[in-house]
Amino acid sequence: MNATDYNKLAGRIKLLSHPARLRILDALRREAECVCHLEAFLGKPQPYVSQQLRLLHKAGVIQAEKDGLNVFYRLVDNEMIVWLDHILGPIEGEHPEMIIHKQVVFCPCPKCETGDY
Amino acid sequence: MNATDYNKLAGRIKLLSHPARLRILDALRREAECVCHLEAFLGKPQPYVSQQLRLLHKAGVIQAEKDGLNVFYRLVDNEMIVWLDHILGPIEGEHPEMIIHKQVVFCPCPKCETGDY
DNA sequence: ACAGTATATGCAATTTTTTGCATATTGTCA
DNA sequence: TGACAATATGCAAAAAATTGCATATACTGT
Repeated sequence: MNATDYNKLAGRIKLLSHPARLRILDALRREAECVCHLEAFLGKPQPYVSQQLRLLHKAGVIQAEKDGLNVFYRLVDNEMIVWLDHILGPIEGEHPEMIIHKQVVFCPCPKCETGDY
Repeated sequence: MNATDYNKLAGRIKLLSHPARLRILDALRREAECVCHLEAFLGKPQPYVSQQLRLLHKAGVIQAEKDGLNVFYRLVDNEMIVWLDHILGPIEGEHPEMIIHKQVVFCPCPKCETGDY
């Protein structure tokens, strides 16, 4: 590993080093989520959430899929998925924050409409 | 995991998200190093190196051991060691930068004097 | 005690991140 | 088409991290 490699690695690690982004990634490694859900359980304004998503998207870590008015983001970076497994522990069952969310939020995104939440 | 947990975790990850600190930790996970060696292969001024070390020390990730004029730093955070294993890959053989360093630096720290380097 | 060496500390300047918010864009439905 | 809803974008203010450097401290050998 030369100096450039360390720079690149550190840059990727920086994506994880922010509470909001870490929470987003923790949610996304379970399944794709739309902005409205992330907004709901982060408790942050929508432009704020979209900006963190933009960061992750520009780095190629997540991918956007449009479905009508909603945009679903999916975690597509395998290395990052492995890192998250080791840092946050493996995924077990449903995301706790999503369970809370289930009781509180009911938006007209496809997931909510089909009764997934 | 609640919001506070994510904050703490992100804070710890932030320690890794800087090229100089990442390089320092990569070196320290092999064996304890004194500041003069870290300074040599980072190619950064000594106060700069000491400051990054202070950050890591305050977070409890590394420990200082004095030996005469020198201070040897040791990586003592097990979780961090595991993270580094997954992010940087497992340790194999000698640190490449230390081999270069072997040819270039010969300081009067105990390691150099005993011919370890 | 003095000179020299390794490391630490403190602080200001700079740069980067984070945050907040107004507004733009895009798609839906009536 | 017009009103509305979900998301994106741009930009400035605030906060935090990084960097550089002068100087302090601690230890050694003479």
